[in-house]
Amino acid sequence: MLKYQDIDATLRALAEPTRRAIVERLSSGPATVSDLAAPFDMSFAAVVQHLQVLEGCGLIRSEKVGRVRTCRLEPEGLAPLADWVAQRRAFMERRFDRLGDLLNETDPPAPADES
Amino acid sequence: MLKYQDIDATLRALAEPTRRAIVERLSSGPATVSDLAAPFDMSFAAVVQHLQVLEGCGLIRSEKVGRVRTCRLEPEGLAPLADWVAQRRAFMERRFDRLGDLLNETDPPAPADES
DNA sequence: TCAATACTTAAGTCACCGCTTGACAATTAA
DNA sequence: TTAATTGTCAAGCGGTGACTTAAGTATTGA
Repeated sequence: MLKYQDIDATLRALAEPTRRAIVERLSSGPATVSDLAAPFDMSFAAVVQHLQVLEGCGLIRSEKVGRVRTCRLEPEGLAPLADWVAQRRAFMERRFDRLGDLLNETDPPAPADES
Repeated sequence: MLKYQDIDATLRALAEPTRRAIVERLSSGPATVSDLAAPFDMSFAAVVQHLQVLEGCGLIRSEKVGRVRTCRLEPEGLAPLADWVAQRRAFMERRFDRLGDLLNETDPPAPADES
């Protein structure tokens, strides 16, 4: 029951159309393994393997009652990825701000873009 | 010069530590190919291939002057991914809201979680 | 002009990943 | 009890992708 959510595993998991489709399906509500497998033109076992990957990186969680396993999204599973993206954009913003400051200063002695 | 930014290519590109490190480096400013290659314990050609992937999915853009190619982040390259993540979270929020509505209604005739 | 720099391109190797099949286990319905 | 449903597990196959080496081009500095 690994709880570690590293962004590497999350991105590798989402970089796969089937798994992304599963996440999209689950974002509108829980579903059983059979439900999730139904739309796909691939073996049941293949879908189960995808679910294991998604659960392994903390994007979903599942619970078995009787012979039926129900999967649902882990609410905070996407947080690390969202944070990473936000941070990249923040860095870029800061850069633009500094560039703006430079351009707004006194007469331009050197219009240097950093090399 | 493909301009299409599909989320599939973006995620595949970012699901690779080296490429993600390059994006992180570039989010604090432009750099030449040599600059970008220097920190990595791998061949120059391998880094160039990574850059081609990043440029191919619209995450970076590059420009060659003389014999030097300078790379920089494409400001809107991460937007589709950010949107996708935001949308998944929005769907989940809506679900919780509806659930809350149900729970806040009159006496519970059926505490049905959707199956 | 010559050599060094900064890439570019192509071909080949290898590991991993997505998928299949097949056998099995556990629960439920008839 | 028997059969059907629902999922689990393991082994193996094939394609893709990350990397290497090697050869080539174009620009720059001495």
